[in-house]
Amino acid sequence: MTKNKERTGLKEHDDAGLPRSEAVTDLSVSSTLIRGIEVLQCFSSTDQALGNAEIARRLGLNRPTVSRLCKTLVHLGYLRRDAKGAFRLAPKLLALNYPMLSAMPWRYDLLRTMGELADMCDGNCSLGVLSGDSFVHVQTVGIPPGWPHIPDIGQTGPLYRSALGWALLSMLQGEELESKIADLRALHPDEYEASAEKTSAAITQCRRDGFCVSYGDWRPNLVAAASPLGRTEDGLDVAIACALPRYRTVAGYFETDMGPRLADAAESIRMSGVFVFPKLPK
Amino acid sequence: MTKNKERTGLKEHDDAGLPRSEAVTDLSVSSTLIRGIEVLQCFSSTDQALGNAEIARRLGLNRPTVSRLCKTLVHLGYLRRDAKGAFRLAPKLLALNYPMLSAMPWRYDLLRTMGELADMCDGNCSLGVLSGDSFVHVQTVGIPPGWPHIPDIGQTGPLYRSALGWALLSMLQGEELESKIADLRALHPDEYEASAEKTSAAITQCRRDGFCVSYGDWRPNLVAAASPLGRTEDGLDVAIACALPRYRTVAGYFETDMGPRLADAAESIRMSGVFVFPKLPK
DNA sequence: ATATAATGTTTGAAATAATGAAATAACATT
DNA sequence: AATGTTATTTCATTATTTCAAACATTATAT
Repeated sequence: MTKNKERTGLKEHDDAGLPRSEAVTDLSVSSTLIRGIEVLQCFSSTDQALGNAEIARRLGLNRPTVSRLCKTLVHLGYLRRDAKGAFRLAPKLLALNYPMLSAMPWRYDLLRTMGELADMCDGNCSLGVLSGDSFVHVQTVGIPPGWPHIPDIGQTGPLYRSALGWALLSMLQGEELESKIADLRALHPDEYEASAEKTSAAITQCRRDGFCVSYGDWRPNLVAAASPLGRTEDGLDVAIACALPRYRTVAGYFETDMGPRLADAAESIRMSGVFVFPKLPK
Repeated sequence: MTKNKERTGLKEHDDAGLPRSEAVTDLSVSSTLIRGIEVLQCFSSTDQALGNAEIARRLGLNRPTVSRLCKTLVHLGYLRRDAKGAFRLAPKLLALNYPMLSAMPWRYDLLRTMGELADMCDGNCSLGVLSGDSFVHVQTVGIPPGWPHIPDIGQTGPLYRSALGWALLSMLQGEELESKIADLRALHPDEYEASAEKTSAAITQCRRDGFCVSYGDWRPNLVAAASPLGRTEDGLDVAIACALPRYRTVAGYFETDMGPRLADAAESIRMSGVFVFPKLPK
C-alpha cells in the first residue's frame, strides 16, 4: 500500500534498515477512516457535485472502494445524491459542527461590535480561529451585494499571507511561535519564504500598534486589517479582521484610521475577559 | 462482530437460513469509517470534551480502538486535545462545511428579509433544511440577549413536532410524503404517534394558509410559526420560521398576525425563483 | 505519602474487514 | 445499434482492525 502512505502523508518508521524493501504501514492510525474523510474533503465551492469515478481519480483509489465509502457516507447522512446521481455534501454535516459553534458564545456577544466595525469601513468584519497551518472563519458580518468573495463560517485562509493570519501568529509566544513557523515552512517552503518578511513585519506591527494590514496578500482585490483578541479558556486563538475591496480603499485609510479603530475595539473586547491575552515579549 | 452490527444498525441479509449461526457482515459499507465518524458524533453542546474511555464506553468499543480512531482524527485535524488532555472538536471541522454553505447563496439574499421578520415579532428568524428525519438550521437572525437556547447553523430538530418540520413536510408530495412519514414512524414509533394528529393538522394549515404554528412542541418555552419556501435547484427542501419565548406571546398573535405576515414574506421569497414550489394536491 | 483506581498507550496474534481485478449493469452520446 | 462513460457487484487475496493483556501514566482516596 505504498500509494496510500504517500497520499496521506502518514508518519512512518524509517524503512532503511528493514530486511525486505517492504514499507511498514503505521498501525496507529486508521487508513480507512482517513480515506473516508478524504472523500468529504474532495468537495469544494467549485466542486459541489462529484461522481464516484472523479473521487477515485483524485484520491488514487479504485472505483469499487470509493463506491463503498460513499455508500457508507450516504448511509450516515453526510452525503446525498442529487437528481443526476452525483454525490453532494448533505446538510447533516452541519450538525456535526453545532457543538463547536455553541461552544463559542462570544461569537454572538461580538455581533454588535462587528456590525459597527463593518459599517464604519463599509466592508465586512470576521472572526478567525487558528487551526493548523490556516485560520478558519467562525463568524462574518456585513456581506454587501457584489462582494468579490463569500466569507462565511468555515472558510479557511493562509496564516502567512493574510492580516487575520498575521494577527493570530502575533499572539504566539517564543517556543510556540517558533514551532508554528517551522510547520509553515515545512508545509509551504516556497510560499512561506516569499512572505517571510511581510509576516515578521506584520507581527511586529501587531505587537506595537495592536493591528496589521494586508494589501491583497490573500485575496488580491481585498485590503484588510486585523487585530489579535486572545486565547479562549478552552484553548482557541482568536483574531478579528475588517476587509473591503481594494478599489474602494483610500490610500492610508487602514493604517491611520481603520487600523487604530479596530485595535481599540479589540482592546475593549479583551476587557470582557473572555480572551486571555498573552504577555508579549518586549 | 455482532455488537458492531447492532450498534450501527446496518442492514444485513437475513441470517435465518445460514449454515452456521454466524452473521453475514455487510461488505457494502465500511464499518471502520462508521465508527470513526461516530466518534465525532459523540460530542455535543453538553459534552464538549471527552476522554478516550468515555468515548469507548458510549460506542461499545474498547479503549485501544478508540485511541487509534482519535489519533487518526487528530492527525486529520478534526479533533484536538485541550489543556487537560481531553479531546475536543477542532475548528477545521468547520472547513468541511464551507463548500455546502457557499452553495446556498440564498442564505445571504434572505438576510434582510429575515432581519425584518425577526424585528417584527421581536424574536428570531431561521431557515431550516430537510435532512433525514430532522431539519437542520442553515441560517439564524436575531438572537436577543437572554434567549432560552442558541439557535445556530447546524442545530437540528424533529420534523414531526416543530413548526419548521411541519412546514417542510407540507412540501412533500404523495409518494414522497408517505415514505417520509413511514421513516419517521419507523424511527420514533411512540413519539411520532403522539404527534401524528398535530402533524397532519399543521400540514393542512400550511397548504391552506401558507404557514403553521407550534406552541412549545419542540422547545417547551418557544412559540413558532413556519412557512415552506420550496426546493432548491440542487434538491434541498427549505422552510422559514420565526420564534419567540412563550411568556412574551400574546394569545392569537401568531395565528392572526405573525403567521400571515410570514406566509406573505415566504410568498414573495418564492417569487425570486430560487425555490421551486411543488404543485400541491388540492 | 502511599495505595487505589482510573485512564491512556503499546504490543502481538487472531479474526475480520477492506481491497482491487474482472465481470456486469446502467447510461448517455454519438 | 455501437461506443464510451460510469456505477455496482462479486469474490479470492491481502492487509487492516480488533481485542486482550501488560505497561505507563495520570488522578483520587486513604
